[in-house]
Amino acid sequence: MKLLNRDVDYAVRALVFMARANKPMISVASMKESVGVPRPFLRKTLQKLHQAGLLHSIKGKGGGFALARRPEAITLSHLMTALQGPLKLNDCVFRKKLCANHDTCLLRRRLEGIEGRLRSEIEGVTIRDLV
Amino acid sequence: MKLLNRDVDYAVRALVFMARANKPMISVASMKESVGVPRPFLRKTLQKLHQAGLLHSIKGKGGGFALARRPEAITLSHLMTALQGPLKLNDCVFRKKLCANHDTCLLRRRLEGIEGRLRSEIEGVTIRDLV
DNA sequence: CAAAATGATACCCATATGGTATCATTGTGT
DNA sequence: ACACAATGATACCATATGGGTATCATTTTG
Ligand code: FES
Ligand code: FES
Repeated sequence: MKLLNRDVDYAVRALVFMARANKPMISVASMKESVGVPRPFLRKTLQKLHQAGLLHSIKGKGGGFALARRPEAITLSHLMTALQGPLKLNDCVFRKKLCANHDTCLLRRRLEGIEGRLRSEIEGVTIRDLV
Repeated sequence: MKLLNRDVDYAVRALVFMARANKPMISVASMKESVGVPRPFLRKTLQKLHQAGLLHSIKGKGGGFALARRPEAITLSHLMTALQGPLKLNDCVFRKKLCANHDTCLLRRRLEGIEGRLRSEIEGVTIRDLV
């Protein structure tokens, strides 16, 4: 079981790099060595983060990406939501056909509790913490 | 992201059923309706739990499976370990090539903390709780 | 010996994941 | 005006994983 997929892992490294760099704008080309990710893949990843509002982007020569918020305002949860969808520990809610006892299911309740606490944990990890 | 795969989900239902039934031995055939799982699949799942020492099995006519421990001594963690491998939130440790800064990686440390707490949560959920 | 059950494998299909390639668009500098 | 350097948007591909089926061997009961 993986909490973070590769996209998120790479994104963390890239954003930490950006937070450290302290330059207004960083191109993918200039981070790829430090981050150690294939360039086109990293680009696609950062584009998603741009769509999610976590990054600014500027096209054209001299362009690149920049953090859209301060590092302490970008959490692991943000990245995960943007890159791998919302946190859902149990998918039983998705298959109601299989699950007649959805309302009374004790397992579901336990998992919801666990999920809530996990969520607050990942909301507590910021890019700032990782710099 | 899924905490539980289908195997574990099904296994929980089956074991809860067995704990409720309070009979010494239950065949797959006699649980499949209540559990709502394709028979051959459920069989394979329970075989794995047998290999993991969580169930007893008796072959031959009149045979079947039985809980090898009291319901309060079977945790969600046991099932997950047996059916989907040990809990590992981050797979970065597996790819050391990509990860030069393994020792100092702050993300890894944060995830280890989260993973430990998550582990104790799933160790706290027993079949007894779900009956 | 037949029937009913598990043990052990091998296989299969659909989907998800990780990654690449391509072309369009936008901005900079000469 | 033009070349170039960057992102935007898609389409594509290869492999791994997950979920499930099929088959045959083995054991036990009656
Ligand atoms: S079995 Fe579906 S919610 Fe529990
Ligand atoms: S980047 Fe590999 S352990 Fe953190």
